[in-house]
Amino acid sequence: MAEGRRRATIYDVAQAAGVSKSLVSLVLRDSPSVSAPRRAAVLAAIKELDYRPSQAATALAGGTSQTVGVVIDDYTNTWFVELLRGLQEGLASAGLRIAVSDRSLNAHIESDPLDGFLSTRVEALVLATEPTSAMRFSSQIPVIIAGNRATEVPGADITSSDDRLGARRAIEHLISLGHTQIGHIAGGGGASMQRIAGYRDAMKAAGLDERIVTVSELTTEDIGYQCTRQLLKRAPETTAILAGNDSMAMGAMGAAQEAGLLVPKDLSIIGYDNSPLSDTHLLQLTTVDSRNHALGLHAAEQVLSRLADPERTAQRVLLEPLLIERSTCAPVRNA
Amino acid sequence: MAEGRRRATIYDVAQAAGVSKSLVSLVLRDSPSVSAPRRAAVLAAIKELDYRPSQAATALAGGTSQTVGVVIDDYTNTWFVELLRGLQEGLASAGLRIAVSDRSLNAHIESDPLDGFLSTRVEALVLATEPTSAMRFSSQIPVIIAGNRATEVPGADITSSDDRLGARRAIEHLISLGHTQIGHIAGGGGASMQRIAGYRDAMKAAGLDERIVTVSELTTEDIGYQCTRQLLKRAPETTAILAGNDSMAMGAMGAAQEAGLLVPKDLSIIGYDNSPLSDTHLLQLTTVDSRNHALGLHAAEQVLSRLADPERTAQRVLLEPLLIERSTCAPVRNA
DNA sequence: CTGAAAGCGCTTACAG
DNA sequence: CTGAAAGCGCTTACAG
Repeated sequence: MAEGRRRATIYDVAQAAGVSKSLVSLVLRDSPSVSAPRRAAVLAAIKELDYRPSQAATALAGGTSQTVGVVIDDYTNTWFVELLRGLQEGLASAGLRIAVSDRSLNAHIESDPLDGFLSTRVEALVLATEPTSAMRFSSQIPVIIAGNRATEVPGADITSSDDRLGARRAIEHLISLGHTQIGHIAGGGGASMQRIAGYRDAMKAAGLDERIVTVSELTTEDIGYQCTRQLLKRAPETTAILAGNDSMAMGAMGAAQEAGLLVPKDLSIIGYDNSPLSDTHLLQLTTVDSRNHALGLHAAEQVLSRLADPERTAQRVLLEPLLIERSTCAPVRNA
Repeated sequence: MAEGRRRATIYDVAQAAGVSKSLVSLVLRDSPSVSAPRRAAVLAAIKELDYRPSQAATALAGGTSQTVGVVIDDYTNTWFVELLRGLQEGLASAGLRIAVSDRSLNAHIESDPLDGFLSTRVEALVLATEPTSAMRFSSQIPVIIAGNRATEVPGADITSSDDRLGARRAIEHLISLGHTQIGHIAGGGGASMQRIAGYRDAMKAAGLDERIVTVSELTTEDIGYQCTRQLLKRAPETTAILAGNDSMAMGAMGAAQEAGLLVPKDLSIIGYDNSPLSDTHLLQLTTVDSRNHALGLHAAEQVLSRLADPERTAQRVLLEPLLIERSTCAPVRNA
C-alpha cells in the first residue's frame, strides 16, 4: 500500500485545468453558466487526478448533507429491502442519498440510534421500525414513519399499508374457502396490532370464534413455530392460520410438518409481507403484499414535499394491500 | 415542524458552560487533562443544548472520517449479517464506525460503487462481495477482502473461510453415510469455485463420479431449484446433493418436494453458510458454518493493524469451517 | 467567466 | 487550563 501523495483537492483540479477554483465548483454543481470547452477541461483534470469532492467539506460549506437517514429493525428480516429501493428511486432525482442504520447492530454502542444521523445532519429521517423511548426526535428535522407503528411521533408524516384491511381480506379469503376454525398467530408492534384488528373484524362479521396466540413481541420463524404449536394444542380443530408475517408463517409450516399435518390439505396458512421467502418453491406461501416498494416511493415524496415546505401539516398515506394467492390455502375438508 | 433555531455549535456549548471553545473540544475528545468540575459543566451544557458535534466539521478538521466502508452484494442474502456484527465489534474499541453499501441498490445511480466511500474518505474498505472492474481502488486506502473472491485486488488483505475444506468435509460426511451418487449444484464467484474444488477433491479421493450443475452466476433459491431439477433429470440415481449455499439448498428441497422425493429419506441435502434460514424448523438443514462472525472480527483486526502500519505486507487469514449436522442427511437406502 | 474573501464547525498546536 | 490563530476543502456571494 504505497503511501500516496495526498488526495487531490479542488485547487489541484483548478490548476491542472488552468481555471479558477470557483469554476471547478460550478462544474461540480452542474451550473449551466460554464462554457463547453472549460467544462471539458475541468472534467478531464478531475479524471486525471482521480479527484473526488470531499463529502465532509461539501456538507460543511454547503450547509447540507444531502442524505436521508433510514432506521430499520434488523437486517435479518428482509421486508425493508423493497422499501429501501423505492425510497432510493424516489430520492435520487433530488440528489439525495440514503444512509441506513440497523437498530440491532447498533444496540450495543449507542443508546440513541439516531445520534449518528443527527451528527451527520441528515435532511430527514425515515423510520422503518418501531419508535422507542430512546429516540430523541429533534423538532428541526422531518420525520417520516414507514409502516404501522404503535408509538406516535408528533408532527411526523406517516406512510403505511392498510394492515387492518389486508388481514381482513386474508380472513375473508379463508372463509370463502369454507374455513370456520381460523386462528391467528401474532407478534408485537404497530403492524401486528392492525393485523390483529383486521382478523377480529372479519371473524366478528362472520360470527366466528376468535383464537389469537401471541408468545412474544418478536415475529421470527421460531416464534411462529411456538405460537402454532400452542394453537394446535389448544384448538386441534383449527383448519386455517393467518400468521403475523411470512417468517412466522414459515414457522407455522414447520410446526404443521412436525404435527403430521399437510399444508394445505389439513391446514391452510396465510403469511404477510410478500417477502422473498414467501415466493420460494418450497413454501409457495399465500400472503398479503403490503406493497413496500410503493411505500418507499410515497415516503420519498413525503420527504421531498416536507423539505420544500417545512410548514405543511403532517400527511398520512395509506396503501391498499393485495392478497397474493399461491399454494398454502385449500378449501376446508368437510365443509 | 417548528422552524427551529439553528443547531447548537461548539461556541454555544462553550458559552453556556462558561469555558473556552478549546476546552469543549478537549472534553469531546475525552482528554484526561480536563478537571472534573469543568468536564461536568461542559457535559451539562451539551445535554441542555442537545448538542451533537457535526460529523462533517469533525472529519474535515480532524482529517479523518473514522469510518470503514463495507460493500455487500445484496441485502436479500443475509449471510453478511454476522460478518457485519463481528466487524463492528472489532472496530468499536478503536472508535471506528461502519458504513455499508449494497451493490444491487446502488447499481442504478453510480457506476463505481466505491465512489461514495471515497468521497467520505473512509479509513478502509471491506469487500464482502466480488470485486468488479467498475471498482477503481485507490492505492491510498487499505482494502480487506472478506470471503473467497475470484478477482484479486493488489495489496489487499484477505480474510476468508476455507471453503474448499468445508465442501470436502461435507462430501466426506455424505460418503460416510454410504452415499456414492452425490451431485453438486453451484453458482459463480470465488466462494463457489472453492466449494466446487472441495467437492472434486473429496469425490476424486473416493473414486466417485462427479456431477456438477451450474445454470447461473447467481446463488438464489430459484437457481438452486433449477439446478436440482436438471440434476435429477440427468442423474435420477442421485441420493445426495451439496448445494453452493443455503438458499440454493432450499431450492433443492423445493425441487425434491415437487419430484416426490422425501428429504432425507430419498435425498440427502447439505447447504453452506449456516444462515438463519438453515436453522428454521421447516428446513433443519445440515450445512457448513463458515464462521462469519469470526471472519468479521479478523477483518476488523486487519483493518486496525493496517491502519497502524500501512507498510506491512498483505496478510491472509483462513478460517476452518464447521460441519453443522441437522436433519437433512441420512444413510443411503440400499448402501 | 475570474479572483479575492468570508465562512461552514470543528481540530490542532502554541504561547501564556 | 485559556485565547487567538491557522487550517481542513469546499460553497457562496460579489466586484470586476
